[in-house]
Amino acid sequence: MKTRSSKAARLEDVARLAKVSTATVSRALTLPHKVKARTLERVQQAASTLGYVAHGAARALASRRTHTIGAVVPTLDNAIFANTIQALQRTLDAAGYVLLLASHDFDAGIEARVTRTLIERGVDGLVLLGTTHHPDIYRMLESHNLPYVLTWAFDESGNRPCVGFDNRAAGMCIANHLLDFGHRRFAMISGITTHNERAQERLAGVRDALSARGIKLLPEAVIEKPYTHSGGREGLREVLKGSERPTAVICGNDVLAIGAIAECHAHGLKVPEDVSITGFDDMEMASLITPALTTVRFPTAEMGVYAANHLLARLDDQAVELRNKLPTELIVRASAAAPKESV
Amino acid sequence: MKTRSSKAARLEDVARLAKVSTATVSRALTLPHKVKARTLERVQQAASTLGYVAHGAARALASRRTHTIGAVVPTLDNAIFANTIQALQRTLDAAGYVLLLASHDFDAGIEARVTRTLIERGVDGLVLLGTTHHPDIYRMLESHNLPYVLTWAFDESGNRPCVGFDNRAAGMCIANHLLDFGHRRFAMISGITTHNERAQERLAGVRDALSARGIKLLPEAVIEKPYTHSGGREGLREVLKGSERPTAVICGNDVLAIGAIAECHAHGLKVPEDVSITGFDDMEMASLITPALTTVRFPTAEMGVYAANHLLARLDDQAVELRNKLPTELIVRASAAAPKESV
DNA sequence: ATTCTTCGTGCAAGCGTTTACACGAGCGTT
DNA sequence: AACGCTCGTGTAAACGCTTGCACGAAGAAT
Repeated sequence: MKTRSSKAARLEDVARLAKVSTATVSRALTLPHKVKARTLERVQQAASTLGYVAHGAARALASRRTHTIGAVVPTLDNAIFANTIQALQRTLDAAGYVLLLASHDFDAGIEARVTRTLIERGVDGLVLLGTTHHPDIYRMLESHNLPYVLTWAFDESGNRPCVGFDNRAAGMCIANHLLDFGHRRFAMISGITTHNERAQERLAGVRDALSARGIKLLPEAVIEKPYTHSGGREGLREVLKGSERPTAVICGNDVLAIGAIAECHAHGLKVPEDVSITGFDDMEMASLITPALTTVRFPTAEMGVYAANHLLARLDDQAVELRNKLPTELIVRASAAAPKESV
Repeated sequence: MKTRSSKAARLEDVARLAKVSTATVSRALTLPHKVKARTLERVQQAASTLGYVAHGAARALASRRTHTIGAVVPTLDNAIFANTIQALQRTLDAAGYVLLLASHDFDAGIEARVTRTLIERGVDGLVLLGTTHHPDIYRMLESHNLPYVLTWAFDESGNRPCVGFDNRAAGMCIANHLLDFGHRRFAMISGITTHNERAQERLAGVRDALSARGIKLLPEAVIEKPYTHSGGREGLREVLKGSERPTAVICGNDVLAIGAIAECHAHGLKVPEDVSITGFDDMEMASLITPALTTVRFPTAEMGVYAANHLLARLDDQAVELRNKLPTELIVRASAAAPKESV
C-alpha cells in the first residue's frame, strides 16, 4: 500500500514558484478570466515547469463537482452500444467532462451494484440504458439528487427523463414489412425479455402486427437468446427443429440476425430465398454482410449526443425538455424477400 | 452549479445513529475484522437505514487510493478492443477496482490529454495500448510514480512493463501463408502507421516475408487507411485502380478485411477465387461472414486479464514479471486460397 | 479632491474521509 | 496482586483543493 504521488507537485508548490497564493493558482487554473494576465502567465509557467497535475479527488471534495458522468450499459462485448457510447463520450469530452463506464451483462443485481459504485465515485450525472431498473437504483438517484437520463427506450408511463424511441413500433414495422411480402409463418429469435423492456416491446410489437392480420405467434415460435452471435446461431437451430419451418425469422437485434444468417449458410439454407431474416439496430455490419441485412435503424448516436447535452444542461441549471422520442427507420436490404411458396 | 449531495448521509450521520465515532464507522466499512461483531452490526444497520453511500473523493483524498484503473484505447467505435476491455474490466471488478475508460481516435495529442485527465482523476494504475506514446505521457507516469502496463505490442527495445505479442511475426505468418498458396502479386491495406507501431510492425513483417522470397512490396501497393469498414472498402477500390490487380490483399486488421470483402462483392469479385483477402485479430465476426476470414488470432482477452492482474499485483506490492509475450495463431478459413493463374 | 465601484489577490475555513496515536478495559502470566 | 499484552475504540490531524469574505489599489463618477 505505498503512497503513489510522492513526487507529484501540489498547488502549494506552484503557488510558491509563482509567488502568489494557492487561491490565485486555483483561480488561474479554473477561471482564467478572474486573474490578471501577467499573473496568469506566471502561474501557467510555474505549473508547466513543475508538471503540475491537479488532484481530482481534492478538487472534487472541495468543489463538490467531479466533472464526470457515469454510464451503465448492458455490455461492451459487441458493438450494439458502441455508437451511443462514442457519441456520449465525444460530446461530454468537448464540454470538459469525462465518461465513467460500467457494464453488467444484463444482470439486474450487478447493474445495481455498479451503479452504486459510480455514485460512490461521485459522478455528477448518470446515463442508464432502458427504463427497467432495480428500485435501489432509483432510490439512490433520488437520495443523492443526481441528474440522470434513460436511453434506448421511451418511458411512456412515467415522467422520468429519457431519450429513446418506440421499440414496439419498430417491432410492428418490421413485421408489417414481412407481412407485405406475403409471409405467414413466422418465428422470432428475441433477446432475453427478463428485466428488458426493449426486448419485450419489440416482441410485443411483432405480436401486435401479426395478430392485426390474423396471425398468431405461437409460444414455441418465440425463442429467447442472449444478444450474441452464438445466440443467433442457436436460436436458428431451434427454429429449424420445429415441425413447420417458418418462412421469416425476426431477430431481436442485428447481432442475433448475423448469427442466424451464418447458421443458415451452415445449413445450406439460402437467405432470403429459403428464409427471410431481419434484425434491429442497423449496426454498421448490417450493410456489409451477405446478404445485406434488412433491419430497423435506431438513432444510436443521436441518443448519445442528446443524453450528454441533456445532463450538461441540467448541471448548468438550464431548462431542458425531459423526454425525447426519436424516430426509427425501416432499412430495406436483401435479407428479407417474398417467400418462395407465396403468390 | 447546485450542490447535489444535499440530502446524502455522511459518515458522521452513520456514526451518530450507531453511537460510535466516525473512525469506527470507517473501520467497520473497510476493515470489518478490526471491529467487534456487535459494533459492526450496529454500524451496518445504521448505514443501511440511512442509505449511506461513501464519498469516493473524500475517501480518495484521505487514503490516497481510488481503486480505479484507467485505460486509454484508440477507439471504442468498433469491436477491435472490446475483448481486451471486457476482460480487463471483469478482472478488475472481481478485485474491487473500477475501470475508467478513455479513447483518442488514434490521435497522439488527444491521447496525451485524456491520459492526463485520467491521472488527474486519480487512477491507481494505467493501461495503455501500444508502445508509442507522447513523451509527456511517460513523463507524467514517471513523476506520479504510477504503475502502468503497455498492451497489444511487445516492447522489444526497452524495459517497460508490457503484455503483448509479436506484430511483426504475425505479419510474416500471414504473408507466408499466402506465399505458400503461390501468390506473387500482393497489396496491403494497412492501418495508419503514424504513431502506431502495431501497424508498422505488421507491415514490416509482411515486407520481410515477401522479400525473403524475392518479392518486393511496391510503395503503391501499400495503402494506409483508418481501421474502419469504409477504410477497407476505399482501400480495396484503390487497389483495383492499380495497373495490375494483385491476387492477394493483406489487410491490417479484420475490420479492414471485412470492408474489403464487402467491396469485392460490390464489384462482382469473388473471394477467394478472384482475390484472396486476409485480416488480423480474429474478431468474432471473422468466422461469421461469407467467406469466413483467414486471419491471425491475437490473445485479446488474455491481454486484458494479464494487464489487470499485473497492475493489481504491483498495487499490492507483489513481485511480478514485467514483460509478457503471448503467442499468436494463424487461423485458416476460406477467404484465402491459391490464385487462379497459379500452378 | 472625494466618494463609489470594480478588480485582483490573499486568508482561512471547510469538503468527508482515513489513520497514527493514545487510551482504557480485559485477559493471561507470573 | 502486579504486570504486560492485545484488542476495540476515540481523538484529531491530515489529505489537496475551492471559495466566501475581506481588503487595498486603481479607475470612474461626481
